[in-house]
Amino acid sequence: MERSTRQRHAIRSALEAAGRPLLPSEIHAEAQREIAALGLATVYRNIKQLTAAGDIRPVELPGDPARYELAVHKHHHHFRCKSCSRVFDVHACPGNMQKLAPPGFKVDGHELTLYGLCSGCQ
Amino acid sequence: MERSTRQRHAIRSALEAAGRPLLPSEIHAEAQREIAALGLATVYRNIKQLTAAGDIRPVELPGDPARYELAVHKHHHHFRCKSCSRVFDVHACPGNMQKLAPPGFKVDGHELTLYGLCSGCQ
DNA sequence: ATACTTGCAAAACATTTGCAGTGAG
DNA sequence: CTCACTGCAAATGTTTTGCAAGTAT
Repeated sequence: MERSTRQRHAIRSALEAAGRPLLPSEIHAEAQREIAALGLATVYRNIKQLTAAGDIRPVELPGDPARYELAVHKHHHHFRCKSCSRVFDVHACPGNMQKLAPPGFKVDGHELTLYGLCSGCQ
Repeated sequence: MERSTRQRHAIRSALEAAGRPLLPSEIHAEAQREIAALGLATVYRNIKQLTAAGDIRPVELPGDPARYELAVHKHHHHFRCKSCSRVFDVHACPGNMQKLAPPGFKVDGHELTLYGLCSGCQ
């Protein structure tokens, strides 16, 4: 069973306060302002548990370690601006991808990232 | 200046023979069939150099370490088997993505990854 | 010869796990 | 009272780096 601990609350609060994807080390630093003795291993364990529970979601940018954010949105994709490097949510989805796979392959999920210029960088 | 060594040749050959993105450890194992004493550090050093030279390209999938493939291939996507974790090239492409982006955004590239079961793992 | 390369081992990182003690239900 | 949770340290797993020896040009 899942318990409600001070540590877990501090970690969730850190993500809520940030409003942007945070690195595990950033979550750790932020949550330590609430609980000084908080261990980094506990942050990782909670990230894993919260992710499994669907409360938070990993945001993986090529080259960097995974960041985490609250799972506020439903299925969506990402648009990364080549100029400002910011990542935006794209709520459209091309739909079924089965026809793209080689014969004999079964598709049951997909991930799409668009690259280009955002409206502010045109 | 860039030299042509046996090691570099073996590494490039491994990627040519595979025809799919390989992990550094897979490149190492394959290239060792040609040069038994090949060190893993040498594989990493060559990957870095070949990437900088534009000969190979990294394929970064969420959750696991970067794979590498020859940069010769034209535009394509990837399929990752949830069972055996291998990654395959998908030469089909859904095409124009502009309509998915928010108004005011200009799309000039995209990356797509499919997840599911490969023919061997059904 | 020169200086880029290599193999090995150790280092640098990010993440996970073992364990004994702690605390929520 | 129980057993999930925690902190700490040690263990993993991946990629990088220091160094002395090797080798392509």
